[in-house]
Amino acid sequence: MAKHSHEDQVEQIMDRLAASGKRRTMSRQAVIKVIVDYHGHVSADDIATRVQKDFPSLDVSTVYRTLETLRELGIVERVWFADGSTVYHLSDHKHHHLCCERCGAVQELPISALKNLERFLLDEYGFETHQQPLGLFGLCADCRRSTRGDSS
Amino acid sequence: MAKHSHEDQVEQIMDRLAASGKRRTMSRQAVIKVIVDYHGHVSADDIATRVQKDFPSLDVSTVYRTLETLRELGIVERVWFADGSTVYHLSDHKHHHLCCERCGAVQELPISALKNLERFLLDEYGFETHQQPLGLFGLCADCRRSTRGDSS
DNA sequence: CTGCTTGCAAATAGTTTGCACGTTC
DNA sequence: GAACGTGCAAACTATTTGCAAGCAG
Repeated sequence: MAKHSHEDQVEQIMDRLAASGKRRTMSRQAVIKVIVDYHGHVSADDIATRVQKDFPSLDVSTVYRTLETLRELGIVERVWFADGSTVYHLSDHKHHHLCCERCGAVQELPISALKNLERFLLDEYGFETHQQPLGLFGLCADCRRSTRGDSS
Repeated sequence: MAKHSHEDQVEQIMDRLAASGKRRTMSRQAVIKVIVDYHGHVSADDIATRVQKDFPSLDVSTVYRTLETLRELGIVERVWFADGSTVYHLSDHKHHHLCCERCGAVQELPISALKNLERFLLDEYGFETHQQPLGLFGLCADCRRSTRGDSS
């Protein structure tokens, strides 16, 4: 599978919108571009702020409506982190998040990384998780290192 | 460690409040009782609704202020589920939640159940999770059974 | 009596919606 | 031109805060 440029990816999503009978509008394109550029975990407000640099008149409500449309089409997903914040990301770029409480860095964790947990819950509890992306909080490698007095 | 009745537990928490220089009030006692009774995962609004059956004049703001006080003292914790809802529960009754998307049942999962995941993240990613309670969504054993056409 | 607590109302933040106007098909 | 999309203002939900009155210590 070839890696597409961000522009291609935006185009592709616009095509999917069109294919679903939705219209190609600048607002939507701008919102999609931000989501694609950010490569995951953007808040609605992040998007609005970012888009408004190019289109100052674009309203947050349009951002929310666009996100809702994209969500209906299964293109983006909404995720709630354990700290209460809400972020959006492309569905095909599904992953968990390791959020560092100290430096704020957000590291991605492939969904597959929690396969063992999934199996464990099924075996032990009969519970079948629908792996929605999680936001786990803690200390990243860097901060952990500097916490316990740096090494080599 | 003996298991205390709910009344005892409420009393004990009131004592901790008093010990911290906070005052013993009916409002607080009522809020605490609901949290203790629900045995975990109550929303602020649940608490308000419940408490108002006995004390109709008790305002939500008091519930929030009480929760904030209890949080400062480390008695309760606030948790955000992956579906965006916020719940509170006693700190000493820390656990993860397995929330069934179909029947709404919430099953508790001991924190220790995710020890393997914790170790995995540390080994593979150098990430040290601060195990805050998670709300995982999926299908509980019962609903899974009835979904795939019941067995023995 | 002193000051922590509370009720009430109003402020906030995040998200959704109604409506008239603008734009895409 | 018709229907969908957008800006703007206003509604909503969840939570927080200011203030005067209430109550615990």
